[in-house]
Parts: sequence; C-alpha cells; structure tokens
Amino acid sequence: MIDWREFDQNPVSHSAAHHLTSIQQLLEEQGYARVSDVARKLGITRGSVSVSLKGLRQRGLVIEDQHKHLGLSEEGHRIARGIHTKRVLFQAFLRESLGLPDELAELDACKVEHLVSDVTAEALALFLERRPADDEARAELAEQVKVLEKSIKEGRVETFPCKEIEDFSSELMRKNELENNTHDDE
Amino acid sequence: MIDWREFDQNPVSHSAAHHLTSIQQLLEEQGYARVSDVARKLGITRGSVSVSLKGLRQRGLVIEDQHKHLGLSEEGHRIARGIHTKRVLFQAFLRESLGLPDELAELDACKVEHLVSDVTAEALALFLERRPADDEARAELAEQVKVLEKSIKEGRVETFPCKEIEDFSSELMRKNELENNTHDDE
DNA sequence: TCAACCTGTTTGGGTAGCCAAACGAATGAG
DNA sequence: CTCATTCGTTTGGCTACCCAAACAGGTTGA
Repeated sequence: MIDWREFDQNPVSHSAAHHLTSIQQLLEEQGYARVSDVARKLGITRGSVSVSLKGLRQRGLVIEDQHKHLGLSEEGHRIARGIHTKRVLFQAFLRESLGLPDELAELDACKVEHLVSDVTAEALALFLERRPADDEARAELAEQVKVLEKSIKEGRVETFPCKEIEDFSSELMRKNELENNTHDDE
Repeated sequence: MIDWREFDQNPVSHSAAHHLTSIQQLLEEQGYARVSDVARKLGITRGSVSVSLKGLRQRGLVIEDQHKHLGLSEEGHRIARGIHTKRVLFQAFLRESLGLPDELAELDACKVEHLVSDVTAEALALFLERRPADDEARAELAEQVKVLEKSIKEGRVETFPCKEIEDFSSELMRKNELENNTHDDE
C-alpha cells in the first residue's frame, strides 16, 4: 500500500497554488497585485490572504516592494507557471480527449492541478502532442457524455459507478494484476 | 473564475475516502474490520481512526455491530466502490495511455481519485474502452517517460515546465480561447 | 481640516486532520 | 486469580485553512 498521505505533502497546497497563480495573473492583467486584489480574485477575506501570504513570503515564494505591491520570486514564479501549465494540460485532455463540457473540465482540472507529479504532466503533454484532438471521436464522446450528464441530473442514475463501468474497471484491475505478476517473474 | 474552493466540497474528503475503502478492502481480505485494522492499514493511530469513524458513523456511512466490528452502510458501500472505481480508471489511464511506471500511476491516481466528478470518471471509462491500450504507442511513451524521469532525478531538469511543454500548453490555451470565442458568437 | 473610504494586519473562533498519552474494558497465558 | 496485552475511546496539543471584527495608516473630497 502506497502512503496515501503524500496527498498533502506537495510542494504547495491547493490554497497556496491559487494564491501564487492569482498573483501571477493579476500581474499580467493589471501590472500589479495587492493583498486585496488577491482576496477579491479568490473570494476570501483580506485577513486570510494576509496571513497566507506571510507564510509564502517566509518561504521565499512571494516578495513585496515598499508600496505593498506583491510579486513572485523566481522560485514562486516557476511554481505558479508549473501549476498553470498542469491546469491547462489537464483541461485540454478533459475537453478534447474525453469530450467533457468546458466548465466541468475547468473545475476538475483546477482540483487536481497541484497534485499531479511533474512526470505525469510531462507524460500527458507527450500524449496530447501525439494524439491531438480527433474531432470526430471527440464529438462522439461529447454526445455520450451529454447523455450521461442528463441522466445523472434527472436522477435516473444516481449511483456511480453503474454496472457497466464497474465491470469494466474490474477487468482493468484484473489485467493490471496479471501484468504485475508477469513482471514479478522476471 | 470558477470557485476554487469546490476543492474541499466533495462528498467525502481524501481522508474519509481512504477510511471507507480500507474498511471495504479489509472486509474482502479478512472478513471483518476493526478500528485497529483500519489504523494499521492507513498507518495512523487508533485514536485518529476512532475519531474519524465517529463522524462517518454519524453520517450513516459506517456501521458497527455488537462486537465492534465495522461495516459499511449501503451508501457507504456505494461511495467506497465509486472511489475505488475512479482509482482503477485513473491508474489504468496513467499506466496504459501515458506509459507511466506503475508506482507513480498508483500514487497520482490515489491523490485525485476522490476529487474528480462522476461524469469525468464515466467519460474516462468511455475513452479507455474506445482506445484500449495500444501497446506499441504505450511502449514508446514509456520510453520517453523513463528518459524524463531520469533527467529529473539527476537534476538535469529541475525546472518544470520545460520550454517545450510550456510552449505546447500556451498553444493549447490559445486554441481553447479561440474555440470559446466561436461558441460565444453563436 | 476632517470625515469617509480603502488597505493591510492582528486576533479570536471554527473545522478538519493528525499525534501522543492516558484510561477502562476485554482477553489470554500461566 | 493475576498480570500482560490488545482494543477502543477520550483528551490536549498541533497545523492548516477559513471568517468576522477590530484597528491603524493613508488618500481624498468637501
């Protein structure tokens, strides 16, 4: 069993990820970023942002000039860029390969962006480069997804996973175990 | 901007997800599950498990018989099965479509399993069914991934994202925005 | 000049997790 | 029977977030 607590052992927390990317975005959008700008963008109070940024300043990710204008250190900038890149990659995958509607793709990408490893993100980029959006397949998937969404919303299928998917995943698991055993034999 | 705090607005937390799936797994493996079994499996203290399970019991997800043996309610069982299914689906995708090594696939799948929406999981299942592992492509990707991993470990590339990937993601973003604009025009 | 407003900070309160330590109850060995 | 172990629970302490509220400093318009 893998250590499941690696979950919150990431370079930056979900919260910190959004603080950093907000600053970066504000700098691009309006040229500066202050505590209240970040608070407004994230929808939390100035007090919360003030406290959070104190930590990020101590960790050397965020800097502040004489006029209380925020900036990112080189490290902070790198981290923000990394998270943003992961978000874009995942969103693209969810939209274009899985045919998910835009909003859901954005939401789910946002949830996982700071959790996936760098290697996984790189692999995803390679995958997307190699298999660029196949519009036909995508449209077909999008159609099926739309039907699914509707069923769920109407309460016709309130139970995930449905039988088909569970069977499919059981099969995947079986194949996985098989493969591991052959590897172990080497 | 999407509400980034949906992050911890999921039916179950990362912690709860593991408590539930542990119980389910223990029931399968040894026919029963007690507080200490769960604690051992999760690598945390009995006290922590005791407290966590109190909450899950109040929420009606976990039940307990006269002999302090734990079980899952119908709802609890459904949730545990759902999370497990998502884990399997993501792990399969990371391994077979992205060519990631087994351990990393398991780790990353474990991090996101409880966060992704049901619809996303269903879409992923459809995707995997439609594009079963292409062994050739997978081997090729695995090779590239191996090289990447090595570079990162040796510190030759300590910076994610590298230039290529960032350029690629910029392009994805550009395409995304273009598409949104065309949709807006409709 | 002075009140109104906006800023950033601090403080006390709340939730969710984790730990270590202490406890009572049950169980098992001798 | 007794002592040691195991089990589940409770408690106090910790971190990481969030909020609301109070406060201090700066700007600005009348």
